[in-house]
Amino acid sequence: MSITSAADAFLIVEFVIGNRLVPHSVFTSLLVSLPSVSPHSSPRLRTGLALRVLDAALSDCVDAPALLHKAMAVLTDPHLAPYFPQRLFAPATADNTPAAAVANLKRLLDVAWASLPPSTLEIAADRIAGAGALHTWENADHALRSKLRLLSKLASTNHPVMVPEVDNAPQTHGGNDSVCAQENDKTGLIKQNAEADRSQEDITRHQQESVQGAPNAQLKERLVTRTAVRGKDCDITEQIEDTTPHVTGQSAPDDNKNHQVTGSKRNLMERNPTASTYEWGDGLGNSDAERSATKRQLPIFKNKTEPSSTAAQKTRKTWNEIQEKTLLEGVEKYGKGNWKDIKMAYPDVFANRSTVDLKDKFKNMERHMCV
DNA sequence: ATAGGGATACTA
DNA sequence: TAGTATCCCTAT
Repeated sequence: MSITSAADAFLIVEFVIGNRLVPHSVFTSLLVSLPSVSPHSSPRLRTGLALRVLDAALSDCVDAPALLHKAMAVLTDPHLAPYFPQRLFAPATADNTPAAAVANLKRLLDVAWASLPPSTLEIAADRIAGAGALHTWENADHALRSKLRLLSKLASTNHPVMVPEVDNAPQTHGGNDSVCAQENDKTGLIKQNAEADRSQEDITRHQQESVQGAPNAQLKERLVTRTAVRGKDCDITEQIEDTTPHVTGQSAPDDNKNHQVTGSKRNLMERNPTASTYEWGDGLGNSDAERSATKRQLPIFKNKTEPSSTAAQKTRKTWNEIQEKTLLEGVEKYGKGNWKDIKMAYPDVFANRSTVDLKDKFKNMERHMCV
């Protein structure tokens, strides 16, 4: 498969950087095989990069004093220090030996990894097939629901769309089925984003569990390293190479055993016996007999003609200065017309803006620039 | 996915 | 009410 889009590269890198079991050397190989991704485009990228470098430093030596020395060098690196969570700079414990300090640092590093925000891909997946699926369905228009149905069918070819069992999950449409959705129904993407934010902890936990439960054999697959060297100033590849020249060619750090959680974890691709399947059907011809015990019907689609939803949709979202400057920066970097790349490069800034919004706004800004 | 143009919300 | 910003639809 050929990856040429900067937006795709961003999604891949932003996802993989949070997978602690992917060796740092493999990660850097992946970076050079993809279009460059700016580390400034995502807090997850920045923090993930810093944590990876520290992880590599802590797995590189044998004796505690040397280990501590290397770790401190990474923590005080001006390129990386701003991106480390504050908890990593916690004061030493009463037992001030290097071994204790290293152990304490590793513990704090574990917490920092666990606190890494979910990736854009994971948030999107959660909205489609995870805990946010019901909310997504409730707020989707007809076109989006058609796409979701298609996604559901594709996914169910081999792996049914799975969502966790929820006590108050709707069993039927009508009645109190969408109480939760109605309570949250201030409508719109902003609301969805807030929902995603609230579920970040759960997603992060899920991510860590899946990472730590993944089979090592798959993760040790080596990627083909490209020899080409990029020249971009703020390229994430360059930052990694600058800060960790010693990690090239390393295999997976053995100290991962320090971070293993107890108990067996299920692979993401395995079926969860406690999960049930929600079907995005049209509510026609789905008798109870046709549905298995583990399948549930999502709320039926209703044409949203209520004045409230229409009014919310018509509420204009004024562009702020940050968004405008970021848009100009994006056009300068990715070129006019590459709205998808620009949006994906600045997911935080343009979270509530569509690619069409970017296009329209730039068209409007161009008018001012011409005057 | 993107461009173009019309519709609509908002402001002075 | 005209001008502008933003939204939305349609064609490519």
